[in-house]
Amino acid sequence: MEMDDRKMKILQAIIDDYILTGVPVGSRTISKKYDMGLSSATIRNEMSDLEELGYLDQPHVSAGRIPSAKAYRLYVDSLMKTGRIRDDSLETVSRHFTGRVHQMEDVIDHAASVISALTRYTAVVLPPKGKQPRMQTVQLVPVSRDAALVVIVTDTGIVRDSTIRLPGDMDSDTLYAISRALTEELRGHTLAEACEILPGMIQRMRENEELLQGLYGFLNERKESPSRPHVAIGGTSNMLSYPEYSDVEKARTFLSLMETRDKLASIIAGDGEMAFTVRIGPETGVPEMVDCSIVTATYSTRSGQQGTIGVIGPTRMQYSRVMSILNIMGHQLTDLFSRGDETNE
Amino acid sequence: MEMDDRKMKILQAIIDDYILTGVPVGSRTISKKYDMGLSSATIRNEMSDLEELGYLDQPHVSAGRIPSAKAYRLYVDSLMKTGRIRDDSLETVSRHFTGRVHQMEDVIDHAASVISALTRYTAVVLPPKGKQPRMQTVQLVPVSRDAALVVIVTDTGIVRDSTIRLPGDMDSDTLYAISRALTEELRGHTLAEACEILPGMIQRMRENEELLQGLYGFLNERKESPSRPHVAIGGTSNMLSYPEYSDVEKARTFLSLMETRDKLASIIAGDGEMAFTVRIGPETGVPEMVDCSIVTATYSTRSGQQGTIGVIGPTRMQYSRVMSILNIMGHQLTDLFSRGDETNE
DNA sequence: GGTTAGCACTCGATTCGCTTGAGTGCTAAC
DNA sequence: GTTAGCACTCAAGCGAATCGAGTGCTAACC
Repeated sequence: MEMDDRKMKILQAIIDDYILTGVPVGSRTISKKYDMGLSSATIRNEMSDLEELGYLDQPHVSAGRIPSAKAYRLYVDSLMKTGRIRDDSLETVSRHFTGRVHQMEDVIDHAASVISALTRYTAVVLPPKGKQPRMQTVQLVPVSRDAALVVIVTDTGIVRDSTIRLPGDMDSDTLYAISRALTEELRGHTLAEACEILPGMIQRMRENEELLQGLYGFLNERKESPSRPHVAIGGTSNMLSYPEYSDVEKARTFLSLMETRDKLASIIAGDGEMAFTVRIGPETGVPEMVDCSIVTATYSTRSGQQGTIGVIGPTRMQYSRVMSILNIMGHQLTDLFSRGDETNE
Repeated sequence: MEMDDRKMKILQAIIDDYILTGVPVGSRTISKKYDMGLSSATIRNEMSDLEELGYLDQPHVSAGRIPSAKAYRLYVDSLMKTGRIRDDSLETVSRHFTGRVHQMEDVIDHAASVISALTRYTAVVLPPKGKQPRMQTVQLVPVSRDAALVVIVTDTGIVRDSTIRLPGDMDSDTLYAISRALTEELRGHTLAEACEILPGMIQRMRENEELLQGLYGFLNERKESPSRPHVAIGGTSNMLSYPEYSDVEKARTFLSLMETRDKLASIIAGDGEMAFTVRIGPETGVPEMVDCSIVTATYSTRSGQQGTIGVIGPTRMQYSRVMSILNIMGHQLTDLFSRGDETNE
């Protein structure tokens, strides 16, 4: 036995209905609400076939059927109608992002809350992540008598600044001179490379050994990951509106997962290159999320870094809606980040 | 009728028990578990009195009594035994903060998660907030051909940096010269004052008008609040472990509240000066939190800024435990921030 | 007078059985 | 191949019965 056109149509109707209502759908519902010109009995036979094929599950014998992960997969792959999103939603998105220039963190926080508000699911936004950034400018800014701020500008943005200790009294001109020398020497290199170059400089500039040592330590500490990325999350509470999470225990494990941002980031980030990803239930690879689906899209900045936006919702998700929202938002962010220069973090 | 010593002891036992179990406590429980040398009948009489005095509520006639907000107030004010916290918890706290230097945001994120892990409630940490910071150094760091990073160091830390557009090609020496002039002129002034001084400078330095205009816009935008403070939250999912929140709808409103960080910050921040605050139920002034309590403590940095750490939990909270944890954590943070120079953010 | 044993009473929670109704699977007729 | 019809299943909803924790009151006791 295999899929034919009619089975397809019936399956689609079942999925549509289930996504809408969240309750198992029966044969009568399909034959009445979606006029197929078939009686419930016929639908019943087809549903029985669809179950055998693995597209439908039956919670118990006298309930309707619910779509399986396999069904959703088929749905997003081929039979989903990619609905045009209503204009007002779209307007909301762009209205929120035109206007004044933003900080990176504000932008992604905001993006997360807009996405979650529009989709009514949980949204996650990861900041742009580049390859090894290359240094462009190094500057030491005096903060107090004995401390200076290290500001490193790279081609992908600034490395999170932090203070280092200054050996003795050093006026701002001296610091500037050292900054120039450092910039000269380190420009175009990655942080890791800088860590190899610095010892040589320390040899040559004995008089500033202490300062440079401090800088070396600073670089060494963050050469691996320029800074722990700021993960923006929005609408975690939305999940509680869905009957799937009326079980408190389930809700709790979900929320705990949302709290461990590192783990969350790695789940969302996925394998990377795909512009659009839909992972359904078990496909997420996360045991806690067997009845969740994750949809992600990417955006990029002028300097070619890629960021990820994602939505987490129940497997019974309004995939087409979510995908079009993510699509719009992805473009919006890409626009925003290529327009201005807000690649700093 | 008024409170006597015995009533006090009974009330304390009731509160202790209720905090522990979360179920209404009956007279028999008290007379058996807490050996008062009194029969349940006597306790019953006393409980009846306590109810009349407004310290106890009775959910329904055949259930035990639960402490009222008034009772908790009395409890934290006078009859709570400030338990020594177990050593391992304390160790956990300090272990997490010794070691390498941290970024401000990392520290407060971390503090929130440690507090929530120790208390099993929801923790909120607000970054240090000073009065009007005074500028110390202004420096423009070239980022690209047509953009520069503005770094403003104030007596309380750095103002969140951001880029402004550069008019034409400007080399780093020119930028440095301008930076020096700006520093000269603006040192010691608040951001708001700077906004009044700048127009004059623009008059005098016509050749850099465009750049200075950009800077002016930059300052103007953040003179009110140097930057939207980063609020760290931990353990929101902990709340779901308490029967108080087994009602999904309740949980949802609580979580939504936790998501609006601005509102949350203003709730936690409170009136400010008190080193220790305990607000019980209605005292929080937030309708959504009538059955929550908020305990806050403060910490301070070397430059005298004050930050707030807080715990939100059910009114039936382990107040003494929470207070001692906040106390320790407050000291820990104060130590950390006065030891190093991590007043930048 | 304070304390306590005893008892009737209340009322939420639990259990049990019954009914209802949505939905299925099968069969026989079209 | 489609459909009407029917027996069957089973979760959910409902109400009565039961249970038990806990109270308030009274009368006896120290």
